[in-house]
Amino acid sequence: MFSQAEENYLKAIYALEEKLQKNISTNILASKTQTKASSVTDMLKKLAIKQLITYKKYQGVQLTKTGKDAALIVVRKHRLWEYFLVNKLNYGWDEVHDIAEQLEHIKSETLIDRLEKFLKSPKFDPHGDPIPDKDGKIMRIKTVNLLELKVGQKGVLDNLKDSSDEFLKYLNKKNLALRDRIKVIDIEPFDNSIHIETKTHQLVISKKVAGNLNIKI
Amino acid sequence: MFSQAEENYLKAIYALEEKLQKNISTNILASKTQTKASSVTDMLKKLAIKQLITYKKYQGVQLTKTGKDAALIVVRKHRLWEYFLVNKLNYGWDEVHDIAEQLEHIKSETLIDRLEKFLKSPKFDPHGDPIPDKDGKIMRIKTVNLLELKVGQKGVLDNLKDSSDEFLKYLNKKNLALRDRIKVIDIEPFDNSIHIETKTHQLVISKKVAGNLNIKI
DNA sequence: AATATAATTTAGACAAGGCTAAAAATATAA
DNA sequence: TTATATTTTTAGCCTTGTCTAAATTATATT
Repeated sequence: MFSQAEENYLKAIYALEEKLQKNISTNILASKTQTKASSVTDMLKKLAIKQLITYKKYQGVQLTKTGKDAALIVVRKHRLWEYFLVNKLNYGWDEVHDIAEQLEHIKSETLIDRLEKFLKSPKFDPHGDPIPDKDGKIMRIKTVNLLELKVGQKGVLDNLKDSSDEFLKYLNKKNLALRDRIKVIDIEPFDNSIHIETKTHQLVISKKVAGNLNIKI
Repeated sequence: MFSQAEENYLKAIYALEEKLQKNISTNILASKTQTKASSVTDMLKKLAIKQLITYKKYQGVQLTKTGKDAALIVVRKHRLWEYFLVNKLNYGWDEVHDIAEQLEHIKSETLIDRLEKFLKSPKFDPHGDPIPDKDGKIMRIKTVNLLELKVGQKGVLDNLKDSSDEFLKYLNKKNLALRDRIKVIDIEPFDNSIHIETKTHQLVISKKVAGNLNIKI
């Protein structure tokens, strides 16, 4: 079907569209895919020929329906494999990204649906991100950013805006995990740092950290 | 470490060495890897530079210790993934080869050992072939070819010489599986076909088929 | 509006891994 | 032991996906 490189570009474009809600520029895509802008341009031409994206020179790029479907399949595979790695092989949530990055490209008509069944059709991956179903449908949960909470408000840590290994390791160190119940104790107006409380402890997090935490109220 | 292509060549050379017990020729390797002889020659040069094989022009090729170790890791990964696919995802033994062929190239320091642990350290894959341990050690079981049995002798179907999908499908159709207890009822001198009996039924198999069945007495 | 800066694309190159066709080496046979 | 056939290697080319450097287009600034 598609090459690994193609799948990686599709996935990257999809992720950026979700985040930025606009046409994706060559440069941003280059930094996301760890390549150079010129390489991106080359690939965009190929993807455009295959009707996976809409691409007009200098205008940035957008997934077509076909392209989005293809991207969602890759996302589905990635997240199901992450779930497998964490819940069956006992990896930490900060260790699975690179391996899932490889596993997501395994080609098979049937593998991923069998894997899903084996895992009992989980709806969310270890970072709280929704796992698209067979048809690319995603279960969206309404959450608010921790920054939006007022003093005294409570909620449950549902998912992360940034799931980089570094950030995950930070959360590990601070003993914060998905599903933790969080209460805002105080907000420091000077630097917007937030004093929070969980079942087990209290801590102060920076504005930057809080901005990465999405809360289900 | 090694590229997929390199790993595939190493595995192919290993398999052929096991089977033929001599230097492996360019042509044989080409047919095993589904490439052309000229491509094989190119790759052999690269593998020789990396000290994975001993290669003298026109003389065929042999794995070095390092090369054999590398090949055994690939075999280990292939067989553990096959075991996973059959025993966890409920694939048939005739459906897993192509997928395992991809999974065996996933790169990770820790993945395969965790997978092994998860699977409870199986010693044999779904085709009865031994799974090398972490250090490349293989458990060898003494078996004899079904052709060597005399009328009246009994044994257990332990492994297959040819594990191609076609042959596996044949065995499925004839209701023959690993661990089946087999008794030789009669041998037809005219064409060397063999009349056998299992727990559940009797059947006649050709010389060619019998030659692919290894029996533990 | 003209110009400086930033973003993007083009042109040309490279590495990996494959191919075909031709040349060279080895093996087989008369 | 030549002659023929087979096997292997070499030479040169192709595709994919990447890169650098240069050229082009868009954007920002004065």
